[in-house]
Amino acid sequence: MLYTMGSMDPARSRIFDGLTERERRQWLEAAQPRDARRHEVVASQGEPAREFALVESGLLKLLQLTPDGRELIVRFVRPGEPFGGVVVLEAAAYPVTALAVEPTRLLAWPGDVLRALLDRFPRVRANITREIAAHMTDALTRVRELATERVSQRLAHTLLRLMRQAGTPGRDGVLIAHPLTRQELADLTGSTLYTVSRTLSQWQQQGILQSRRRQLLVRAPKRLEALSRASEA
Amino acid sequence: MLYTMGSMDPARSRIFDGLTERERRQWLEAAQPRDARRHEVVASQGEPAREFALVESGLLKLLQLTPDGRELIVRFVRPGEPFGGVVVLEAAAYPVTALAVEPTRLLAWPGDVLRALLDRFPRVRANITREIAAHMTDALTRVRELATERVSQRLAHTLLRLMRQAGTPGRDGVLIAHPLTRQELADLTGSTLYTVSRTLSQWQQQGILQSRRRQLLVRAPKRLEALSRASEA
DNA sequence: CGCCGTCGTTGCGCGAGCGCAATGTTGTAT
DNA sequence: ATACAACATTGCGCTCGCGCAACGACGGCG
Repeated sequence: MLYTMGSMDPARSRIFDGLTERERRQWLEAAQPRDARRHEVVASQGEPAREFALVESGLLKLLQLTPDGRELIVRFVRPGEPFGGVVVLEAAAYPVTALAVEPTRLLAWPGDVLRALLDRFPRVRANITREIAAHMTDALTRVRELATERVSQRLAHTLLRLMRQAGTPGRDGVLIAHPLTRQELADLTGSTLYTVSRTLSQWQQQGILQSRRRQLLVRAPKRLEALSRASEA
Repeated sequence: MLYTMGSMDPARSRIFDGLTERERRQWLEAAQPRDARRHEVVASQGEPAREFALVESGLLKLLQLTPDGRELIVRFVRPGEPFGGVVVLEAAAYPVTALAVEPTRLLAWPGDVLRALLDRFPRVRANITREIAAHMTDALTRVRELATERVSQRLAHTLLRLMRQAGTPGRDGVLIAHPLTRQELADLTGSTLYTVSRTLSQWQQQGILQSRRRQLLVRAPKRLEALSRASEA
């Protein structure tokens, strides 16, 4: 089976909010297209950030890697979304490793090009700042969840987030059209594939959701929300 | 007993790196001094951010609060350090609650004043961005630690961070001159005061550190580092 | 000086969730 | 069509760390 996150006209990305069509074209012309194969590493945690990029089609996975090989998924980057914001402005190190989940087409701006463009288009700087603020809030929320919630609650929260970000509402529920293995859900919630599997099985029996291989259909979002609050399994 | 984090000439803050003395003075003159009492809430999670601030003296604690009353400490803000960076640029909501641990003197810039100043001093914008990048990296590191490490490892990491940030090296170890209760260490590591107390007792018996009430002396930083890597208690 | 509030320690029992192992299922390659 | 690889499920035992309870220690204040 073929999974695809589709593509998006990069000129429509939120980071270009407030720009005219001509201005958007200027940005796109300054960008270097880049294609990443499946499982290709696009950026490595700890390496100096040299470029800022936008996903045009495909899907990136941002990871925190542990010394002993475990990985934690920070977030996915979908078509139209930027990557490498803060970091390229300061030529600091990438805080994450970026991996292409499927064949992915990127638009990349080297650091100096980006800085020159941002001086001419302060609005884009503000848009990028907005993204960063959102990701910061998100990171802090996850820190809190990891520190204070049970696995089932964190899993519920994670599914709800995925629904919002990548959900397509259908007749009998919201479909999460996203190639997610149990292992990936575990890496998103800070758990193990066993516990995730058990929890999902339970929820399936209760009619809250239906899980095919690598696909999830949430039938009762409200019950999921309840589960994300209470600690009852 | 009186704890104090001392004070710092605000003009020496890292956010003014690259500015002349005159320029620094211009910033300070545009700021509104504000005094916060012990335990006073300086900013509330979820509220729209109206100002950017610098701690001149005292100490702030940034918290994520859970619906059921638990709290998680995001970080401390010491003299010379800024607070409210990302958020005020985008007039978004504070992602944390800020609480004065002790009587604290702040310098505050309202959002519009800040934006006007930043347009005249792009270097300060870059400096603030640098801070944000560091905090983002920090937040992601903590997410990873919470998801993959045992309590003892996280506690070791936390103590090492505190040593770097607020440690004063002495004859027989590094003193963490910071009013930290067991509960606060638990809120920093995502654990409980019981487990923290037990772990510290154990380390004290092993001669790794010495704990007085609300003060810690780390005698063997290297052994702490080893503990932060291995999962052995 | 003695009281009291805050903070710290430790014993004990219990439960969430980990992780191995064995087995089942589904899509893909030849 | 068949074989294989990747992914998913479930039983089972065990450990980490939680959380109550009881007690202890310290420091501030009248």
